[in-house]
Amino acid sequence: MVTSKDVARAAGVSQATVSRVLSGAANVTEATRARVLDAMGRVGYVPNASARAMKTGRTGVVGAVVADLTNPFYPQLLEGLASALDEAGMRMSVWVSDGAKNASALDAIRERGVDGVVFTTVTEASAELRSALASGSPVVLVNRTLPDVDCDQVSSDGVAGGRAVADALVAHGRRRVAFVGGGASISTSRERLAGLREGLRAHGAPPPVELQVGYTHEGGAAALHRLADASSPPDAIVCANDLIAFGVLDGARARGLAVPEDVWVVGYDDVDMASWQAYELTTVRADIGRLATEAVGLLLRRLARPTAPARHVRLEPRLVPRRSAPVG
Amino acid sequence: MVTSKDVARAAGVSQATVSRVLSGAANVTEATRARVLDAMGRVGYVPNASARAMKTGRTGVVGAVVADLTNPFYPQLLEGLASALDEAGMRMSVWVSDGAKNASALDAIRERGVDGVVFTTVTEASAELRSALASGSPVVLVNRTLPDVDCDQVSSDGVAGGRAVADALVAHGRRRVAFVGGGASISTSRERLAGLREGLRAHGAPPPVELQVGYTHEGGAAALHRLADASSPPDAIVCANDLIAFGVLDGARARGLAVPEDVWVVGYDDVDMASWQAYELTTVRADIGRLATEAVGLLLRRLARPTAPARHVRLEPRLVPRRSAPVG
DNA sequence: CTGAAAGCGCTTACAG
DNA sequence: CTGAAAGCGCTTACAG
Repeated sequence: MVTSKDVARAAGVSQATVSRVLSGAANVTEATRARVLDAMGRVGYVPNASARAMKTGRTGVVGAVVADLTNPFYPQLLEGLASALDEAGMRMSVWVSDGAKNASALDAIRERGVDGVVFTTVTEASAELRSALASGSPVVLVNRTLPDVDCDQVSSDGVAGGRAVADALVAHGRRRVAFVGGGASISTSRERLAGLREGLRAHGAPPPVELQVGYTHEGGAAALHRLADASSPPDAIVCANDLIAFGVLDGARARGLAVPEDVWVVGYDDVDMASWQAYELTTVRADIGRLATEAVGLLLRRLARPTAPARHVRLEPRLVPRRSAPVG
Repeated sequence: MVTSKDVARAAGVSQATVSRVLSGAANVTEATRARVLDAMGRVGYVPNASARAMKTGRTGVVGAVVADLTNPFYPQLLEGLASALDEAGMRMSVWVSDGAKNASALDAIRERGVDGVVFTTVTEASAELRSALASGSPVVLVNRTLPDVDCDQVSSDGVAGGRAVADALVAHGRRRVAFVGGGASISTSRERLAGLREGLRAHGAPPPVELQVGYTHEGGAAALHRLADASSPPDAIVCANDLIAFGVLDGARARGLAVPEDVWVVGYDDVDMASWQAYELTTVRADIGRLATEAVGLLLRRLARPTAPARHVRLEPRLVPRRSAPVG
């Protein structure tokens, strides 16, 4: 293996000088720098990341914890995080936290294998989150939030989003609204329902029927059937996210219900698939790209100032009308 | 920061002994081991991954290069890789290789930040692949393959898959077949077309009309329109993967063409979405889970025996009949 | 079975 | 501006 010592020998300087060139220190003559860079090329030198990490205490790696890659929201968010981190010169380690077996994530956090962690799907204080907070490494929560946890957070303003949906539905004469949630304890689902409820009440419409099914396609399909079987079926079904809405639409399709003729359907997130012909889903845009860049921004800020007070960034959502609920 | 030295002091042993307990060396008394473990707990010790990596030359991290998280195939594959790697006690670094800016991937490979790399989407010798091969670190190609590159590879047998599709179509009286590919130079697309062509010829059916559109939903939709506009439209459209097939189905929907009444559609991969009511896609199962476990298996094998001859594992595909092409 | 010591490849005060 | 030297926290021969 070629080390900085070899470069030093080839360039006729000390190893310390090579190191200075490497880390871009200011105090090196242009001539020396050129000699060193030339030598590096000649001997085929590549710095050793582990050695640097050991000295500096920084690995240049950020962990991203993601729960459910089956929900297209998360791949899109990951893509955004990857590109924002890459731009910042950092690497991304991805941990798929499918319930229990995420030993490697815990280890990486504890062993200082990462400079910080982005959680894309905290439900409550998970083992990984507790570990990350305990280790003192910077933590950012994206999308889902945890009010009680003192760390940086970014999310789409679900209350505003829910209210916007209520406004649009009532304005188009829809008053028998059902809400299909991802889980009563999950921040995104909770907020979106709160906004919806608030908006309906403000317009004098009855409160929404509430169903909690989990953030899955099957959950949405099952919900559709239960709602359609009710004595007084809803005329609009508002879903906590797009994935559930796809399930609702597929449930309607299976049952021969027409959308939007028989019932309107609204999602949340605006993933790419929402615009596909099979769904043409009216939804609330969470702006996944900005969610990602804000998250990375918060992380970099904290890396620079570890003790700054935690910030909670809320992105303004925007209703995107499509065929499934023609509110345009 | 608590180091092994602190543990040594607390346990009344040498630092070397602490290190032995840590790495699970055999030659430590049960009593000593217990004392050390106890001390570790008391002082709150966590080993430093960077220091260990520097000494051992192993980071315990595997890089996964993925091109297009928009194609649901890749998140599913990543999930499989993540769980297989986790089981092996390794971490996964994900690099989204969207064309140019993947500086961090290149650096990580060169700087020995990873013990090996899994490429899920090589088209040809990409910069990352060249870098990985040059650095001498283990490389595994999953899904797409590169016959000219001397490294371990795993893929679904596209020729067999294409042939199975041809057999099924001809058996059900479909002979005017079109193929919508992801790119003439891409191994998966090429193989699947070759198998299809071979199968059709074997049955005395005319060769397939060929269209190359790229592995995208829009590509599939555009292809449908072009094919439907032809003077003699096909009675079956075979797609190089499911994502293209979804586009074809959505194109048909937009145009008011009925599937399977007007035209049959077949995909490849069998991603989760293929079974959704909106598509009910007849497809060829690539067995994404096994692709992932085989890839990790090959990587571990190579880590253990770096000079073993390269292997190419081919998984037998299986036709999964659904509504879009009722060949069951 | 255990300890003292060298060394992995860097970074960074400290002198000059 | 440059060099000699210490040290980051481990692992691993080498003795005993």
